[in-house]
Amino acid sequence: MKINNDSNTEKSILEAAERLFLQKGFSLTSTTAIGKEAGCNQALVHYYFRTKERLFEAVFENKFRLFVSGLVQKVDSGLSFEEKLRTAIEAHYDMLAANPGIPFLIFNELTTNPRRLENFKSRIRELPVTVLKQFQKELEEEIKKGKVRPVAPVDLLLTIISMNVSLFLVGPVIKTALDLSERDYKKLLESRRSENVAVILRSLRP
Amino acid sequence: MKINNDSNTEKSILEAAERLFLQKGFSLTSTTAIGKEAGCNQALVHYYFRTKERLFEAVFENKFRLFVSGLVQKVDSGLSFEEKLRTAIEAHYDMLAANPGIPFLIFNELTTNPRRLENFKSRIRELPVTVLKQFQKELEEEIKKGKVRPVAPVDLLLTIISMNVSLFLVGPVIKTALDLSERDYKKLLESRRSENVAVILRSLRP
DNA sequence: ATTATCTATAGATCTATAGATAATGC
DNA sequence: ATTATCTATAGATCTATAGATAATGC
Repeated sequence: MKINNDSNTEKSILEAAERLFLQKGFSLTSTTAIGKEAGCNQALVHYYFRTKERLFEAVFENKFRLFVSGLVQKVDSGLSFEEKLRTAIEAHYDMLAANPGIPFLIFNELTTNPRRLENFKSRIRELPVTVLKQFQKELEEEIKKGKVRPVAPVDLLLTIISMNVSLFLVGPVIKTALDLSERDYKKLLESRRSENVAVILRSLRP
Repeated sequence: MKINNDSNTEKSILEAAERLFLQKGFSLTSTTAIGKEAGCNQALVHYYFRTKERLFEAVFENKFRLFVSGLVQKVDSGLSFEEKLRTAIEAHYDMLAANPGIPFLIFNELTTNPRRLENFKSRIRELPVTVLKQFQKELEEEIKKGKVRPVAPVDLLLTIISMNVSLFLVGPVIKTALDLSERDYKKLLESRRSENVAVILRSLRP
C-alpha cells in the first residue's frame, strides 16, 4: 500500500487521540474510539503507538509542556512591576483559552494516576522556582517600598493558577448549566480575562 | 443468615464506594474493588444497589448537597458586609477542607458525563441566585456607597468558587510534588484559608 | 418463608497481537 | 522486501444476574 502520501495516518491518530483524551481523559477513551475518530481501525492505533499508554504519554507530555510554557513566558523588562505581572497573567490566560481542555487533562490525570504524578514530580517542583525567578526580586522590592503587601511568592503563584486554571475547569459546567450560547460563553471568558487580572492585582495591594 | 446485626453490610458498601469514587471517580472504580474494600464479594454490591450507576448516584447526590450547603449557609445578620462575606467564604472553605475530595468528584463527573451534567443543570443554575440572594442587596448598597468597586454578583461568586475549589483540586498535586508531610500540607491549607479571604476581600476594593 | 451471602458465569467491553493482504520501492 | 492496512481473536477485565446455601423469624 503505502498510500501514506499526504494523508498521514499516524498524525490523524495522534490528533484524534488528543481530542478524545482532552474530552474524556485516559480511562474513558478507548483505542477503538480513537481508531474510529481517526478514520481507521483500532489495530492501526497500536501499530503506530504500540500501547494506549504510550499514545497518551505523547499527548500528555505535549500538553504539559504547553501548560508550563504559558506560565514561564518572558515578559518585556521595560515594563513596571504591575504591567509585567498583568502581561504574564494574560499570557497564561491566553494559552488556556487557546487550549481549554488542558487543565482538565492534567489535573484529572495527575490526581487519578499516582504513577504519572510521581513521574512529573520534579517538573512540577521546578515550576514555582522558574516562574517566580523573574518576579521574586521585584516582588520583594515592591514589598519593601510598601507598594505591595507582604506576600509569599508561592501564594501569589497559587492565586494566579487558581484564578486562571479553575475558570477553565468550571467553565464548561457553567456554560451548560446556564445554557450559554457559544457567543455568550466567549463573552463570559473574555470578561473574566480582565476580571482575573483585576482580582490578582488588587490582591497585592497593601 | 441475617447476621446483619450491627455490622451493616449495606452501609460498609456505601462507605467503601464513597472512598473509592472520591479517589478515582466513577469509571476507574469497579464494583469488584468496592466489594473488596467493603469486605464482601462483588455480587453483594449489586444485591444492595442493583447497578453501579445507582450506587454512584447515591454518593454523588450526597456530595453535591454538601457542596451546595457549604455555599448557601446563612450568616449572622448582625455583622458588617465584610464580616458576612468573610464568614461565608470561611464556611465554604471549611466544608471543602472537611471533604477535600468533593471538588474532584463533582467536576470530574460533570465534565466527563454529559448526561449527569444535564440532570444537575437546574440545580446548578439555582446556585448563583440562592447564594447571592443574601448578599446582592448589600453588595449593591456597598457599591453605591463607594466602599466596593462595581462588580457583578456572578463575578464575585466565580472568584470565591475559583479560589476555594481550585485549592482542593490542585492541592493533592502540590502536596506530592513538593513532598509535603501531612503536617506541612495541613499548614499550607490553613495558610491559604486566610489568604483566600484576603484575596477575595481585596478584590472588592474600589 | 425471607433475607443475606456466596460461587459461577454470561455477555459486553477493551487492549494488544497474530496473521493475511495489498501496494509500493528496490 | 518493506510498509501499511485489515480481519480475527486471545486474554483480561468488568457489570450484572442466576442459582445455590445458610441463617433467622414465623
